[in-house]
Amino acid sequence: MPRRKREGEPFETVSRERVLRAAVALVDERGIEALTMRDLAGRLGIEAASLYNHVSGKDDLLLGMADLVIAEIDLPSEGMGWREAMRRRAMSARQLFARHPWAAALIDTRMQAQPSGLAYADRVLGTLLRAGLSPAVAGNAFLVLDSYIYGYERQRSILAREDGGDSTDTAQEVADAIEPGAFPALMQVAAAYAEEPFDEDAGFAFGLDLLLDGIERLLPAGQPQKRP
Amino acid sequence: MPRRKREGEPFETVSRERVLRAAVALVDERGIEALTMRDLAGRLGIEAASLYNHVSGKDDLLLGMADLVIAEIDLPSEGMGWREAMRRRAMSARQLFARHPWAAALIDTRMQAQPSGLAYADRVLGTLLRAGLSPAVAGNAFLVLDSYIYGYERQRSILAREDGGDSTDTAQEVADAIEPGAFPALMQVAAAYAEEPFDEDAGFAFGLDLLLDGIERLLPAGQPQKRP
DNA sequence: ACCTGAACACCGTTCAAGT
DNA sequence: ACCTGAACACCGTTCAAGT
Repeated sequence: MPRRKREGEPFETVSRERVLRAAVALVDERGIEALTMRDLAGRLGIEAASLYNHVSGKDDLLLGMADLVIAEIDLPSEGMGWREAMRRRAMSARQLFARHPWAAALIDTRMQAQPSGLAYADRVLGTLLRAGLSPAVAGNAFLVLDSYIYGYERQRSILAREDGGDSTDTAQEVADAIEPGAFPALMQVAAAYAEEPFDEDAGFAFGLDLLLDGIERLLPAGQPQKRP
Repeated sequence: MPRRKREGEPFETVSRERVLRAAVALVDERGIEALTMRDLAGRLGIEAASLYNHVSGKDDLLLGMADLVIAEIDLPSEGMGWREAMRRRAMSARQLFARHPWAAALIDTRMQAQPSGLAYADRVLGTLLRAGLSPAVAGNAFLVLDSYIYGYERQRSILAREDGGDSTDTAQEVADAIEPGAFPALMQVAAAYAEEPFDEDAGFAFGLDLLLDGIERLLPAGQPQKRP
């Protein structure tokens, strides 16, 4: 039987790239737990078994998806100052997480030796080396920055809501759920955020700038970088 | 048929607590992907279906496991200075990850309104409030610190090895795998770490102290805290 | 080279039936 | 109240057979 063609879609031959893109679209729409080989195959108009012509298994699929979205993060260009470059890629990563809420969890367990991930690491490290850091210190700075960038997203997403409510609603729910007097400090903080919403961007920038300040102090003297 | 009693084990009635402890032991030994309801039940001498008398499902099981290991993290005591308290809990968390390598991934997706998680948040926030931070700032500091602590573990574990090799082996493998000239900065950093191993503890402390320094600067004047 | 159909060895979960 | 046995609706993956 010939492949079923889905209406409106121009015919395209199935390829690894197209499998990965379909998987990303599926997970964007229905969440990571809805990703099954059968459903993914259905989207491509083939059977589940046929996917194994393009990916070696589900693990390879997830690896490929992680690498595909890493390519969406803006990489530092050569002309940019290192601090501006690091800030930009952090913001670009956060925009990526807004488009693909599942990406942070996938990337930081599966950033392995895939093409885009290697390019990402090379460009970030290159920027830090050119700024004057030693290779070992550049590696440490990279690890520390990415720990914070991906870690913040994961912590933030615990507090985020699936419904349309904002952070004041979450805070109010927490405050309501605590029996009076049990967790006074938590209650006090929840009450504060129920009144004035938590600014996620400012909260992120606070920690990021602290780390960037510290990295800047490691630079050899005579290479001052102005802060924005 | 009566419950089969495993040899050497004293008879204990199955309870939620015992289910959770058995799950932690199973995952410690065989990894998170080896956790199935059937195998877990087998360890307890019961059938898989019986687990549903103690947990509402696999999701509840994972939630309970996360909460159980959170309880292992040392909490700040009242007498301690805030900075020492934050440093201690960070180190305690890292020791937890050494005992339970799967814990970081579980905790930072599942720290929800469970008893130990609430107590953890309350004690950390209480310490920061007593140090003089406003509730909103204390919440932000908590989020930033935990982003880094859990994020670092996840990044670190990507680079870690399952076999007995150390970080110089990983670095050498990366260096060998890159085709010459393709990723010069990455190659340079890998070469540096192949020669001198990456110090994970010092690398962690670097970022942590930067964040603590920044939080300290937010404190009202006249409450100086000495650095260790 | 790529796809299908059917199967295999698993999963989590439900539920009537037992004690 | 807690457990069993059996079933259900799924999974990822394999493989001979087709084109």
